[in-house]
Amino acid sequence: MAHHPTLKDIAQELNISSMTVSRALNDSPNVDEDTRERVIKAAKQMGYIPNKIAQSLVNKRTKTIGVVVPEIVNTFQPEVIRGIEDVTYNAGFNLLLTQSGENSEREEASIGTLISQRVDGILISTAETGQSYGEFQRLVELDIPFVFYDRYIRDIGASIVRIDDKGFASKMTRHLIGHGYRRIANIRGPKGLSVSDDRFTGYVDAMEEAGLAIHPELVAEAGFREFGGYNAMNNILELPEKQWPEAVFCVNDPAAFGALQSIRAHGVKVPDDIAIVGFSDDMRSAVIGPPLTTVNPKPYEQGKRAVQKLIECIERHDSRSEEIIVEAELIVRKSCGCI
Amino acid sequence: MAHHPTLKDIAQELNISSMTVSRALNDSPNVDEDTRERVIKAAKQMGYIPNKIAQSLVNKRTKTIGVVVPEIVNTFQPEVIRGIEDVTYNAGFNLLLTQSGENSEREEASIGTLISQRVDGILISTAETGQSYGEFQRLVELDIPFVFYDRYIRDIGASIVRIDDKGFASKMTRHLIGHGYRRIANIRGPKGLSVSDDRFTGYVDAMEEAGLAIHPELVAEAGFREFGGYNAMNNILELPEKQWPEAVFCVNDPAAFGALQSIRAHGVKVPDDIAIVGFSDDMRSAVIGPPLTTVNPKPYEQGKRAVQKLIECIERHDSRSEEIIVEAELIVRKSCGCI
DNA sequence: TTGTACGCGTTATCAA
DNA sequence: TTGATAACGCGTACAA
Repeated sequence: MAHHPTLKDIAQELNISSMTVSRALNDSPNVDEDTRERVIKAAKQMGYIPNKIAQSLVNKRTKTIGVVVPEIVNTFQPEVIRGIEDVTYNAGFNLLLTQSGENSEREEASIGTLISQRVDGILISTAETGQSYGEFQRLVELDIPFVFYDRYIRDIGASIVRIDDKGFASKMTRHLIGHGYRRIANIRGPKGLSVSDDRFTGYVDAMEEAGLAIHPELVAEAGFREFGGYNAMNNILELPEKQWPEAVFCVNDPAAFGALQSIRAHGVKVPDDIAIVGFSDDMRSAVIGPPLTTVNPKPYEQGKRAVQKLIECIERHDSRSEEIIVEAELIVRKSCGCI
Repeated sequence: MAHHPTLKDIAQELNISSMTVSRALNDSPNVDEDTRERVIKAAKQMGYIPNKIAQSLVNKRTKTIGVVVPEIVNTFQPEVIRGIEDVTYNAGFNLLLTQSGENSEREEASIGTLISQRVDGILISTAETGQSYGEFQRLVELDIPFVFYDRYIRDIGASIVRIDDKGFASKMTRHLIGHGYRRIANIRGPKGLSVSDDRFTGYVDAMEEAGLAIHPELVAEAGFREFGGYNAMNNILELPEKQWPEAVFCVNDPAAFGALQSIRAHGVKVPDDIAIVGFSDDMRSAVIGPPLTTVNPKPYEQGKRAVQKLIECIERHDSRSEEIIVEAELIVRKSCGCI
């Protein structure tokens, strides 16, 4: 780093004190207009750039928000980040980005780093494996505001921004039931993870409400990726054909793509023989053949709302926790055979 | 923010000086083993978390890298960021993320912010509009290392990580020519932007090399988005049918999707009547109908290489600039009618 | 209106 | 091996 001129440098140049320079540059009231002009001119001419690090140290706030993202893949997380960045930019906050890699150890490390960097607050969507309650407790004890988005842990005192996963999973299931499907399989996400459990519960609720049986052999646990859906569907299709489902509800779109691939490999037609629906509205879903019926979880909106809530907590030093439900949207396409 | 214990707090607790605490915690050689243990124990018990802000102030390095991304959309940029983050995580650097929103004013603001935050270096892919040479000159003058990836400005002394856009555009064009296409249209990107100009030049070179005419009415300028490609293609299809191209080479995949939509709207068959190819290997390209022939620009790899080069500059204080060409890959799918 | 003294939390340097 | 002092760049509090 080259030598950045400091307040002191400007002060010496003008034979005044650095405090006057500081005041002049910060629009403080009690500064002679003449002095202010001279200072501003000198600052510009010398290429003065305020040192935010020094400011942070003395102000005890960094104007920086830390984000812990499971992984920057697919459609969801990038859109969330975009939403977050748009808000932080306008609010004058900076964004420190970390990935947990769906791994609770790295998640812990990320949180540690962010604390060390003294971020003013943290946005987090939990990692897939092993919930590390400990780190979150630590944030609470340290009184560092944080907000969950999408994937959360409840009853920890932090605000949560999410969609109504359970409700929309029910809605989707009812949509299938309403069109005459009875044997509905569920390729669910990993157990113990909020979104995943919620979506499963929503499916179960709707099935029971309709008086339909949930066949254990038609419920398979997969991850959030293509291969998980592929394997799960393969297992289902190894059942005797008469036990095959009429429709499959997948935890998210990538899993649905995998399932689709498996179904095709078995020479079965979608949606004629088996209907399939996803959840997450991946970029590919609208253009894949057949276009996938899904739920759009409004990632940009979630990011926006989460960071707005966080900034509110930071500015007002108000840690009142809240659960914000972003309105999702059921998107009916051809894969469910209903249009 | 709650009260974080400081070195001083630990020192007082143990009746020693804060320097000894600092040394003990930083594995300095000259510390009594007994003392070290007591310090470490106390630090742990008191929940000491080093203040990176204070460290940065005195060390004059933040261990932070700033990134200026045009916009976090589509497939490319998120993958780049993922590559960057994987490397910075392992190298112990932090990531300060900003978006320019394809807008040179916001790009300037981003760079200003990053300088103010005293990042150790910057990664940047230039915004679409109005090249702001000034800000980059400023970085050079301030001796702040920075590396361009994907979109760059040449001869400014910064390293560049990119693919061989021109070469691969030529390769793609030759691929089309090799399969008998003669009237090849080009839906090009905005003028004055490196990747866009390079890809156009590659197309021109290949056409001339093959002795084929470039018909001005078949060269249209579009942006990088769907609607640009859509409009450009609409214009082309308003020509008398005998002037229609046999194949269309688009600056990137989203533009190709737009073009595809326009072609379909005109009831024309792809690739039978008109072949179409893109560039960027968007997530959707493999699953769209027909699957799009394209070039994979290896975004993850570009991010990785760019940040590795940057960290090298930072650590060795070696500002030798370099041009790193990441090997791209031509991906032939059905939209070009060659398979 | 301007200046002085001091502190933010840490490390470098030199002395003990 | 340990400690005292100063410094990083800035802002708060008070004095002039």
